[in-house]
Amino acid sequence: MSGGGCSIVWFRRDLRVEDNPALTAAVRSGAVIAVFIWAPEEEGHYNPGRVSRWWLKQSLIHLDIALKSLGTSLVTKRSSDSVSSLLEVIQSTGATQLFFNHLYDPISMVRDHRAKEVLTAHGVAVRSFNADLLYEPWEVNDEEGRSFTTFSGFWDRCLSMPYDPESPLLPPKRIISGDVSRCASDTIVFEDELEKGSNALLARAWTPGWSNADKALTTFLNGPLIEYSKNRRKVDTATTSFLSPHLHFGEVSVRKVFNLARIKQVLWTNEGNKAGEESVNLFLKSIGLREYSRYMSFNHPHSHERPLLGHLRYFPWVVDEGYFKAWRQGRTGYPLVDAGMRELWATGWLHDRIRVVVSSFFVKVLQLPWRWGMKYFWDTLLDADLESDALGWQYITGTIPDGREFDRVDNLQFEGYKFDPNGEYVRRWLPELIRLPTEWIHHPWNAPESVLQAAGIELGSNYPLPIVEIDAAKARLQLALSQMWQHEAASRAAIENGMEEGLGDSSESTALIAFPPDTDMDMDHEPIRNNNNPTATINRRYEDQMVPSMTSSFLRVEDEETSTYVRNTADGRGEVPANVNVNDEVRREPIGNALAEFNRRNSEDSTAESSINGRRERDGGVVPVWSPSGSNYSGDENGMGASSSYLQRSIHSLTSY
DNA sequence: GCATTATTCCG
DNA sequence: GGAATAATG
Repeated sequence: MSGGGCSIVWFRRDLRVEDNPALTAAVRSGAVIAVFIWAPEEEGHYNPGRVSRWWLKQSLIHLDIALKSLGTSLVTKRSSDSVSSLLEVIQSTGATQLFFNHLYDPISMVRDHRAKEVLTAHGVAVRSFNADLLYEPWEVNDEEGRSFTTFSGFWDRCLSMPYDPESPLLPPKRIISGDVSRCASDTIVFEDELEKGSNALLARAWTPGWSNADKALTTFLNGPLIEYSKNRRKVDTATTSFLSPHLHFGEVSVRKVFNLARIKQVLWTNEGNKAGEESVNLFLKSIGLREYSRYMSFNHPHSHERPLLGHLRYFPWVVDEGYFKAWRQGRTGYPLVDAGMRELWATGWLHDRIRVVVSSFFVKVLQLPWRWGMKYFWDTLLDADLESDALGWQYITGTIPDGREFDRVDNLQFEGYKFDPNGEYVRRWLPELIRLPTEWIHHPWNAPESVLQAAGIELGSNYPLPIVEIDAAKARLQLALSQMWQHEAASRAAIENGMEEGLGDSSESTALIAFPPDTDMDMDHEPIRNNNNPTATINRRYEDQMVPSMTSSFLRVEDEETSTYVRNTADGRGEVPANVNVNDEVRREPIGNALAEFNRRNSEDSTAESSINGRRERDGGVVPVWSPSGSNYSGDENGMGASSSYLQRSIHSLTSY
């Protein structure tokens, strides 16, 4: 105990008492004050959507109940600045220590770094912990100590680390409560009146909170897990774990999930149950993808807004709010897509397969900017998770080295019969097609007029014709891709000629594609006009669909609407902030500073020592941070230089070693 | 031994 | 783009 002062545990997305290292450490050091700060404005574009807020509200109630049973309760604060609120809590309680668990999205890394600096300056001892991952991002490296650029490399390494993930911690037996008599909780409003009706429906299908997370885990381990492999293709039945929202809010520890699944696996392996063994591998792989999303976010803090492969910056996205609206409303004329989008809207959830279907369609058929789709997912998914969603969309868009090929357009009709062979899924979500025979359910545009009539369907009226023909979309995609490569080559050539900017003063090169004004769910369902004319004028935009990033708005570097793409420096790379120490000796924070790390990685001739090898101190001391170190951050990688070296490196690693 | 053709997997 | 699995005739 330090001088009688108590400790603050700052809860964020770790809303549990079991296997919560920050809580455990605080309890060990004496009296505890548990705090949750609601500061959505801090998160810019990515403040939680309606369904996420609905979940969070209840998750906090469950956490509070658990804390009360242990001897304290949760202090809630409404704030526009988390760090200031922490200071207030410290001042009103006399706390001398702050404990929290790591987060890896860029906003959190910046904020948490600042919290640590500010509070330390105020004489508060700050310690942070890994509660969200099997291994911290800086622990997982290849033989040369470099971070991985593909998932399979990363995950193989995770599964063969020289040491196991930490074993889950038991919940504290009892918590001594700090004095909060002069630290009143704020009432937090998580939903407005208009949202209550929609939210009421969510409660039918979902029960947030740590105890329900544990129940969901148990149910899954004892039920669907063993057939997880076999049922992968079924989108219509309860064969998934349904853990994603629980995991997002940290209601259950991923290490607990991992350990329990492994125990099952050993059991089934010993029984010679190959399918069971394989099922666990597949399930753990999806846990691994979640891990990898944090890894990617940590190593590439811009991955929620910029393609990791630089040439994708030059893809001419179709900027068409009509398409976007049709997709959101489930009125594209492709039943599998439309069913998925209606389910998402109605329930806040989609089977992973359907996420792939609707997002591929979004990017490859409609060729809308992927970040629009990601933002819509963010606003509507119960398990909205910036890191996972960024990884998912970059995978689908093919902007990471191991992503899907961009020019591969899946056959929706085929996928429909594969994932939904009897059309039950489509009929459930598209009542207008309920009488359409299975033979036509995934391609009503081919159905004979008599069949449509008998089913009460009038295409173009009560159900749309395809908004874009697949063949036209493929042709359009090829054209767009060749334009992309031309732009990329022109830009590269210009840079080699020493020009400051590859594309001269083309206004395109600084154009931004902002989020459409109404990316939230909209309630009107007016029919969308079909546009099947492939020669119709398409409004395309070059450049990545850059919008003011949440980090830049957070840092107030640039104004929302007028911010411009920062130009390359002469060597084609972004500027490295001058005052970032890449090689300083402060290796107590091995990640040190992820931005410095990021720039270092992207510096082609870097000789800096790669990130820290071997086993590190597991907790305390280490904070994943992304510190812009002042205002000169805007020049950091701007796609081109950074990403092309990323591409080169990944090719290099594929071909040379 | 049986057909036809190339490489790897589907997050 | 589609499905399982590998070399090759």
